[in-house]
Parts: sequence; C-alpha cells; structure tokens
Amino acid sequence: MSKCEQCIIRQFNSLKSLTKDELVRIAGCKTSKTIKKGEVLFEEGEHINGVFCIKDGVCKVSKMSDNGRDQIVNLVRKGDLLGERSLINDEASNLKAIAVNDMEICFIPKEEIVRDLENNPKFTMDILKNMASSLKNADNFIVDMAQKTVKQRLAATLLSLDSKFAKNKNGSLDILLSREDIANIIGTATESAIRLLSEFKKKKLIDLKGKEVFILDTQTLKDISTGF
Amino acid sequence: MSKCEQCIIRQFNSLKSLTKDELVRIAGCKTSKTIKKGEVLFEEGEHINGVFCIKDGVCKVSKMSDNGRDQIVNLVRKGDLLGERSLINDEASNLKAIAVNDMEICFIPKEEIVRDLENNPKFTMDILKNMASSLKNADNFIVDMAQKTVKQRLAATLLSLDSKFAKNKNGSLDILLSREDIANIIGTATESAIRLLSEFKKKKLIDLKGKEVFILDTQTLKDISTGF
DNA sequence: ATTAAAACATGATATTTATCAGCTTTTCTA
DNA sequence: TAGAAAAGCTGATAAATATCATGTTTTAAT
Repeated sequence: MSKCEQCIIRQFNSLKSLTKDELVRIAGCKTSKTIKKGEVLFEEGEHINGVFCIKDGVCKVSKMSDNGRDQIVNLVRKGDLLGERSLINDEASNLKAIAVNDMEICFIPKEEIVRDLENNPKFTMDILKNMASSLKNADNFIVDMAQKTVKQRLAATLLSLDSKFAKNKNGSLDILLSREDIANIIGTATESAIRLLSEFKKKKLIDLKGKEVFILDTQTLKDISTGF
Repeated sequence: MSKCEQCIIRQFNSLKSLTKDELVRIAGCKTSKTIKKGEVLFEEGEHINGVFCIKDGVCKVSKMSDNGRDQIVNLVRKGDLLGERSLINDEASNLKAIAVNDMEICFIPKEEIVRDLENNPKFTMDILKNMASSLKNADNFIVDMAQKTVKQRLAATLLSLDSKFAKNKNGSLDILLSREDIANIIGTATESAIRLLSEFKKKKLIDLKGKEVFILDTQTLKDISTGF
C-alpha cells in the first residue's frame, strides 16, 4: 500500500491541506485501483461513498439527457479529485464517470474524509475554494452552451483541450477522444462534429491523424469561438 | 437598523447556522437597501466585497456571452444569499445582477462574514452544502442547454418557474418576466420564445395575460420537456 | 490473418432556429 | 395625457443543425 504522505499527486488537489497525521490515516484506509479504458468508475444513481484521487489517466464525467444522449460535463485528469460533492450532500451521484484511457486511482472512503472536513478548517476551505471555482466554470459553460453555435463551441472546446492537456512529442494533444466523445462535449450530433472537424482541418486550424488532434492556429480558433 | 437575530429571512439560508453573538455582530455592520426594479446590484467585473441577503423581491443573475447576448443563469429570490462565491475566491464577479422587481436587501461586508467562515464550522459546512447543490443544478442546466431543443427548454423553464415561485390569487405565477428575459433564460432569440409561448397558449398548456403566466397543464409540459 | 463490429466520413434532405421586416400594443416620460 | 420608446407579435426567409442513408476505414476478437 502506497503512502499518501509521500505521494506527489496530492499537491495538485485539496489533499495538500491535510496534516501528515491525517495523511497517514488516509493512507491506511484508502484502496488503490487500476481502471482500464472504457471501464466505469461510477454510474448515475450510484452512491459513491467516497472520493477518487486520480493518480494517472483521464475520465469523462457525463449525464444522460432526457432524450437519451450523453452529455459530457467534465474531463477529470491526473491530480484531480472526483466525487467531492458526494461528501457534502448524501445524495446519489447524478453523474457517470468512465475511463477515457487506463487509469490509476485511489479511493478514500467517505467517513474518513468527512472526519477531516470536520476537523481541519484549512482542508474545508480548500474544498470550498475548489467548489467555487467549479461553479464559476459551470456558469461559463452554461453561457457557452446556450449562446454559442456548434461551430463556436467546437472551437472553444479545442482551445480548452489545448490548455488543459499536455502535448506529445509530435505536437498532438495528449488526450484521445472519439468523434462521439467530442460531439458529447459540445452537445451536437456526431455527424455534425465530424463535419466541422473536417472543415477546421481543411482550413488548417487543426490537423487530424486518426484520433490524434494537432492544434495549429489558436488565434483563428479563438476568433471563431468568440464570434468573429 | 433591523436586527438579524430577529429576522426570519435567515432561516431560509446559511445565516441560520450563525450563533446569536455572530448575528448581533453582523447586524451591526450590515447595510439595508431598497433596490428598484431594473436597478443593478452589481456588474460583471465588479468586486462585490460582500454578500447580499435577499429580504424581498427577485433579481436575475446573468452573464454577457461573446456574441453580445445576455444569458440568465439564475433567478435569486427572497431568502436566498447572493455573492457567496466572492467570499471564497478573491476574484471579480463574472456575473451581473439586476432587480426584476422592487427589492429589499441587506449587504454584509466580506471581512465580517469571512470571519464567521473561519470560526464557525457549522456555517462553513452549510455554505459548502449550498454550493454543492448549486453545482448539481448547474450540471443539470448544462445538460438541458446542450441537449434539449428550444421548445423542450421552454417547457422545462416554465415548470421550473412553477415550482420555484408562488401563485397569485388568480393563479398566475408570482413573477413577471419580459419575453426577452424568458428568451435569455432558455438561450434563444426573443422572437422564438414569443412564438413558442403563443403555441403553448394555443394548445392550452399555459395562459398569458400580458406578462402574467398561468400554468395550466404541467403533465404535458413535462412530456414536452422530456421529449415526448 | 480473417471477419465482425465499431468508428469515421460524406451526401441528401428535413427540421429547427435565427434573422429581418413591418406592424400593433403597452409602458414610460415630459 | 400626448407622444415617444419599448415591448410584443407575426410572416417571410435564410442559416444552422439533425437525421437518414450509405460507404469506407479502423479496431478488436477469434
């Protein structure tokens, strides 16, 4: 069993605010898991009963809409916590999480982390700050979804992937998404996403090699996303 | 100056978790204001430096999109707190708030309430719960915006207004919104919103008398909003 | 290595939604 | 209370997007 107090991943999330003693206790009760690409971390309606700390890999967090299409609301990656909300309210998750590639995760049971929430105000404040930031992002996302065209949303999404993920040696984004995933992020039909990706490629704003994406012209993408 | 410890409004928000002493202190530093319909509580980009407690009235919280249209992300009403997020991060607001009707509000300076946040874990936890709930709502809103048609979104919005606001004696919703406001909630052109409202009226799902809205057939509205 | 399944791609068409124009009604203000 | 401005309404049309159909390429499993 690996030791949380020696794990560098925690520097990237709220767990950095825990004391050494608290981390030792967490290390004693957490479980580490490997999750293969395509596997489910949790389903909509499931009680999560804990928090995931993502040591490696990426997962997509989505919700099924009434008309049966999945909407991806977040991509969670190395260093992020997942499931903080289930600590705070006692409800079942309204979201589903699926691994986009192979993942390494640690799962910390709810009771343990709630104890820290009650006793360590610094930790609580950190969680609160994170939540406030997520809420701000969510508001911006709402505005984009409501007011931007599909083309604008695709441009914005490509820019967001560009800033969120590292680049491979060949310059491609270090995240492989299916065309359907991309469509489910921007909220459109898969065919529409494909068509617009082809258009962007033809205009040399991006390049595509299979699922690999190369961002070539951020300025024009920014112009498109803001309506010029 | 009115006394917070005797104000029933606080029972509806996180201020209920403050101790009597804390409330007395808050009462001493808060300012009460009347805000007329159409007046601005705060602008996008403004540093709010405090929290609004809404004693009466409703305001619309919105954000300007890149293509110059306002998107309403929330309607805040009697009993709600507004601006909690500005306590937690030190950023300027990314949202604007405008009174929909005449309002009574109290404004509590940031420093005072941050002090409570640091010293009263019950209060902090309550704020946290509220934030978690807002975040869940925001996720659901994103999915609706991304996946529902304008007609579905209008039906969903009418149902949400129906459950959020009281009814007048004549049965109309106790909230008067312009057609433009409604369009800015569902994220569509004003003309489209008007057309669909007329259609719903013709089908006897709702009735309209000027800005007054009567919800007549919740079941069919629900069916429409969920895609049947 | 072969084959089935999944993902990708593109054209044709239908549907939805935005935009523009012109008109009526309501609201505000001097 | 008259006149101006804003809000509401409706039709015609254009633009955006979804859907359906069909073929190709890639991936995965045997």
